[in-house]
Amino acid sequence: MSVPLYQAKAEMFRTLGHPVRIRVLELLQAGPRPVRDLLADIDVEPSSLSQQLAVLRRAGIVVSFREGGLVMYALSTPAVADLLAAGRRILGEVLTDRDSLLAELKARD
Amino acid sequence: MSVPLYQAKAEMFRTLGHPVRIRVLELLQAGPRPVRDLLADIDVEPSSLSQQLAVLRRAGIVVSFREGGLVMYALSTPAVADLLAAGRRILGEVLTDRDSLLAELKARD
DNA sequence: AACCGACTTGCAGACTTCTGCAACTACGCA
DNA sequence: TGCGTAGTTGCAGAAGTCTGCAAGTCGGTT
Repeated sequence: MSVPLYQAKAEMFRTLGHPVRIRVLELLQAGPRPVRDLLADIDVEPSSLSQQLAVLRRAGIVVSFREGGLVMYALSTPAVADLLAAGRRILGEVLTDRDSLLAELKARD
Repeated sequence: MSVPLYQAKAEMFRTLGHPVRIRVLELLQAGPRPVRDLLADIDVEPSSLSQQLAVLRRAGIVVSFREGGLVMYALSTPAVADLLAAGRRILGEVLTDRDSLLAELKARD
């Protein structure tokens, strides 16, 4: 393989590593949405959203198509939702661990 | 929440977005390992590995402890393995889609 | 054909991340 | 106490990422 697998994996995770891109994916979990709707929900410059959508598109995580006068975006595979769910779970565990550590430290006075 | 949830998620994914960090996590899926072993498997400067381990540690994704004369690292939660598995699956689907697209393009001559 | 709304692209400046060298700390042992 | 192995930390230069303004493209409409 020209690009080692672990590098491809790293690139995929890095692709998800941006607040706007995460929000887009979360919104798209409910189904395809036009850019204008994403724009209404995300509070970011149109050009900036477009850049981030392009990053997701290049990575193959979302696909876009035209419908009526609008450009629609959709998750390229439902597996993306699983990834987000797994991320959510880890975040929950890590934050819980931190909180209990914090509580422990406080309890020690 | 002081830090919006989607930002915390983005940070977590970004933390995984580095080849060395991915390799470390994959090695740790098999159980705790001393730094020296990671170093033997990963081909990176010790200082650089240490930096990347620190990133993972700060994010709460791995934990470290001393055992004998060695510093050991371990996944902080087995859920990390699930996340890697989900990533692997998406990568598989995305690459397959690309390959079939590529094949299609070639078939068209 | 001219226009408009809906996006996308091209940048440049600001900012962040990565790498490797050098210096440093922490243990265990003679 | 003095050494050596095992890791970590401090940087600085190189490389990559992000943001928003300005300009451009693409389809519909009139």
